[in-house]
Amino acid sequence: MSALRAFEAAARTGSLTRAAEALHVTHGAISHQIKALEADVGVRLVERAGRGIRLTDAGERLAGRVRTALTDLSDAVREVSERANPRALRVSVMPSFAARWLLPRIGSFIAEHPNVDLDVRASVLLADFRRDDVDIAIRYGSGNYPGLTVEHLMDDMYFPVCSPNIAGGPPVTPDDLKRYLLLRSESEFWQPWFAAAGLDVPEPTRGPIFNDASHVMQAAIEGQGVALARTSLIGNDLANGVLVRLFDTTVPASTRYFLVYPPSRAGSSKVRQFGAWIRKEIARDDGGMAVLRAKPRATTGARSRSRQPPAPSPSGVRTRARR
Amino acid sequence: MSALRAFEAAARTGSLTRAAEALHVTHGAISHQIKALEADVGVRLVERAGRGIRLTDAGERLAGRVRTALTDLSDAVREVSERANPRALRVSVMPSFAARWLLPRIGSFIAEHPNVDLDVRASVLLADFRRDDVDIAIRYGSGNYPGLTVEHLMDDMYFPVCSPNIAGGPPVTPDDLKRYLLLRSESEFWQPWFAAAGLDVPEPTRGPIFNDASHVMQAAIEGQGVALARTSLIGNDLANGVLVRLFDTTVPASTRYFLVYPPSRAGSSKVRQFGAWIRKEIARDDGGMAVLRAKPRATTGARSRSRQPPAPSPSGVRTRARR
DNA sequence: CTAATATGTGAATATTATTGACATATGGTC
DNA sequence: GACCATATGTCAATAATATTCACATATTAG
Repeated sequence: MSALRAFEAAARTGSLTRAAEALHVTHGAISHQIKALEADVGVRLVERAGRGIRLTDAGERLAGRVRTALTDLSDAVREVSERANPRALRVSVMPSFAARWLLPRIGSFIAEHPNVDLDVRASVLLADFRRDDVDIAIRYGSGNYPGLTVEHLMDDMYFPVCSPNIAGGPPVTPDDLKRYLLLRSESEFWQPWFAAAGLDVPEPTRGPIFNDASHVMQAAIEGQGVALARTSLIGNDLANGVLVRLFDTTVPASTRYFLVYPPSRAGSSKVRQFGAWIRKEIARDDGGMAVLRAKPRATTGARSRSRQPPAPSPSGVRTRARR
Repeated sequence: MSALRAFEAAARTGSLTRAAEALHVTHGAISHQIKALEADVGVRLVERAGRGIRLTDAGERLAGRVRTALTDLSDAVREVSERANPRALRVSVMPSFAARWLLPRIGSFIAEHPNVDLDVRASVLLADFRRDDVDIAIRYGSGNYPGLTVEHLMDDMYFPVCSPNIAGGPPVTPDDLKRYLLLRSESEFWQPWFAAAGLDVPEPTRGPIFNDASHVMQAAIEGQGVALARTSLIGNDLANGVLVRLFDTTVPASTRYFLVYPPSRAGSSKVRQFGAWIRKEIARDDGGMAVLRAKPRATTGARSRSRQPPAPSPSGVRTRARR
């Protein structure tokens, strides 16, 4: 039974590894399950195709029907769950985005939609709509989420920030950064920004590292060091003066924000209301770029980068004049 | 996920106990699974209704869709498995019926259908078509198999037999039975026959007991004692003279034989071929009653019972003149 | 009332799935 | 063409989950 889930995920993603990610297990689990299913039906369903898998004819035949049935199943459960609490709207979101973007703004949604009981589920793991009881998710990634309706929300820019009260005062030249503690988060790197600013500096390997980008911002606000900020996580910190923007070089993030939900939920009024609200909020922020209007503390000398179509390039870095 | 299976079975059977039987688990397992599912969706799905369960509105809504999806799932798997080995026909039968009815006759099916690879799966447990890879089953029971296509095959009669070479020779009068070892099987009782024969004798509590009715017959053939035979399990033993029929009292069995299969398999040529063959075989045996033409060794004096519509009465015993 | 038949539930147990470590295979890169 | 990065395959060890067992509770028939 769970073998069918594993098989369907593998068929959908075309990869045991990606199927494993989608189901929050290791590729070994998927492999085992598919082997068991194949033994059960007596045919090979997937076969290795170079660096990945390919469905056999039998697998192809099975995959579609299994997907339909599993979707029916999860839709049926979701609908019953929905009826049980028709006011609930479960939103899955990353903890950092929740803390620094969604929660500061969420008041207006709650005020405008008093008939919706919002349930914000912050998790570092991608919600599985087939399994988790989630109505809608905000995801930060490539935008490739098979089987789900995906709406692009906004893009991000990286630029350095620090507290105006940082020990020794904010750096004045990019070169000064070498003398400051550089705050880091997993999976976000300083290198692209260094390169864009014309600095020949390796990726920092010392100093604190956080698995949650919002904690990096919090540490910067506390004056712990210099952070590489994302526009989406800046909030009012520049306007309030609790953070200052350093230099005028910005680097586009290679990942973007998306609103995703199962196609079967597209008609839900709660889902539509939330989507409309979040798009309105983003428009008000100029797609998250409003924060960049704050004047930088100094220039890098290098040409700055900003406001361009999101970077699909592997490096995630492009050069284009700003303003 | 397996919670949905449990819930569907409970909804289908209207009872946790019967659902548990269908899934070959205890009622506790079903209860736990349904509780977990209810916690997940946030509504009660089933509620206790006296001695049994009743679905709530939410449960009712969910049950139908879940059943459909699960059936789709198992059909999809079955079809792929079918294509993998299009010649295979998996028949689930009870071991006793397999040994004493099906196997002696199966040669003609194999001969007439050389393109079918027959796979006889003998098991004391009822096959679960949703889970087990079975095409068709022969069941001995009440005929109430929800969700399955059921065709009545034949009825059974009970009457005593023994080896002509039994120590001391076969009993001459019913009263003589008291001096013989009475062979017993689980869930088959002498009492109804005693009553019909006008004997005031309690159910035997001593002597060997077998969990497989065919073993009772085998023991009788070996001269171990007197058995209460069923017409369906007699085979050629009366004609061959390895067993003799004692007295002329017969008692109809309250259970009957049925051919069952999932509705989705009704169109399968293999299933239709097997069904046609087995009905032909049964007709040739006069619905299993041909063996009764063998003259009994003696009369009981009591009026004998036979050839009547199967007994739905609780006692399983009815009185009606024979011939 | 009692016996018989159900469901409900918690702790112990059995079963099953998953992991982690390593092996094997493929394709792109210098 | 060797190397490295990226996959899948597979084993025994482990973790997670379902199931059982024993007993409690509830209902109905007689």
